[in-house]
Formats: sequence, structure tokens, C-alpha cells
Amino acid sequence: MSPKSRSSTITAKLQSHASVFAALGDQTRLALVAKLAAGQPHSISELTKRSNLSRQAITKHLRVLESVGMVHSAHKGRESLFELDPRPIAGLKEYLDLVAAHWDQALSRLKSFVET
Amino acid sequence: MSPKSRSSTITAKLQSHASVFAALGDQTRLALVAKLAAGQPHSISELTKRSNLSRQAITKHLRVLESVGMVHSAHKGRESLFELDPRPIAGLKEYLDLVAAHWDQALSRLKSFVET
DNA sequence: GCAATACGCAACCATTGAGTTGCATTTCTC
DNA sequence: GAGAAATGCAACTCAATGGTTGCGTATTGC
Repeated sequence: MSPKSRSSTITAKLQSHASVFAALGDQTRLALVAKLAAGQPHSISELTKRSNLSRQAITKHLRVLESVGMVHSAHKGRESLFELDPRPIAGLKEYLDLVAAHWDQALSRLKSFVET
Repeated sequence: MSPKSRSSTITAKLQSHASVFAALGDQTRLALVAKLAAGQPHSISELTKRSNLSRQAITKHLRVLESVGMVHSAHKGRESLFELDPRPIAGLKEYLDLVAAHWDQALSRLKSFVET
């Protein structure tokens, strides 16, 4: 890959990635993700327990996570169950890997430059 | 590792990780990180060019990145040079890996449960 | 059928965040 | 040494965010 096209790969999905990062940029939502990572779907009420926040607050956080595709909700009876979707996480890891790889490559270029 | 201690590993560094995620949760800052990933330090003026934002706006974004340790600045003459620090990125990857691994393990437990 | 549970919706408030403008300061450069 | 370049600092606006409360509706369980 040319440096040019690699650079555009990095800068391409800026907008979508930024919103996913932003969704994770909150302690409460990070805790929600951690709970849902256990695999089992949870209702809003269940997720509200132990969180000293109101149910509405938790609901808003869940909607934020849902808006970036990190969770999905399904109604079952009177409760709505939320489940994690790990695909956006994979996208973030991919992005972070690109940046880190870019950085490492820059370092090795610098190293070889210094050594010659 | 017991499920209990794994869970606390996941929830432990919530606060610090959340702020790093939040720092990346902005298109402008994500672009700055991408530029700085090329290895060379850049001054504020350089980073401001091509960004249709004011110099002060860029400065503020750089301070945010600096506050979570993703960049470091050093004064050289009249300009201040910013350089990327990829270590917080490694921390994020680690965290995302934990969540993804937790999820995968939950899925395989479910799978083996269904199959038996 | 009725009380309790689980939610959704809307209004509201306080705080943060992104961005700007204006001005002062330091450092080059000629 | 004077003007330009690069930055720092502070005040300000405006919108988004995190959180609450109140109320209405659907579902459950006895």
C-alpha cells in the first residue's frame, strides 16, 4: 500500500469511528458495555440496579450505545432486553491497530535513518 | 482467572479508559492523531493548516489529547511541537480485547449449552 | 379487575464542550 | 529594532450532554 492510500485509509472512517469512540467515552456506558459483555441480554431495570442512577439516565445511555450500533434492543413482554453487538468494537480495534502500525513504521524509518 | 476477578479486571480502569475514549470521540482530534501517527512532531500552526478551524480550536483539542497522555508537547523556539504517544492506544486495545474476549467466551458457553 | 412492574415520552436544569474573537507575549528575521 | 510569525490567555456564545422529575401506557400476577 502506498503511503498516500494508507493515509486515506486512516482518515476515511473518521466520522463513524469518532461517534463510536464518543459512545465509549463515558464511565457509565463503559460499565454497561462491560456488563453486557457477559453475553446475556439485560433489561433496563436490571441494568439500573447497582448504578445509583435513575432508570431514565440508564435508558439514555443505552440509546447512545444503540445509536452507534454497539447494543441492540428487543421487546419481550413489558421489558426491553439489550444485547451487546461486538462488531463496532472490532472496527475500533482495527482503527487503533492502523494508527499504532503507522506509528511503529515511522519509528523504524527514523531508526534506519539515524543508523545510516 | 475466575469469572469474578475477570469481571473486576474489566471494570477496574473504567474511569481512566473512559477519558481516553472520550478524547478520541471527536472527528477533529481523530484527524490530529492520524496526522501525528506519521511520526514527525508538528507545531500548532502546521496542524491548523487544512483544518478550516481556528488555531485556538486546534490548540484546545491538542490540550485535550495531552490531558489523557496521547500527545506530548515541547517548546522549541517560538513554536510548540506536538508528538504522539501511542501508549494510551495500547491501553485501549487491551481493554477492547478484554471485552471482545469476554463476549466470545460467553458465546462459546452458549454454544456448548445448546449442543448438549 | 387491580396493584405493581417496566417502560416511553416530554419538559426542564446544570454543566460541559466546541468554537470564536481579542489582546498580550515571546521569538525570528531582516 | 521593527515587523511578522507562533503562541498563550481570557471572555464569550451556543449547542450538546448528563441528569432529574412527572406522567401516561402496556404487561404481569394474584
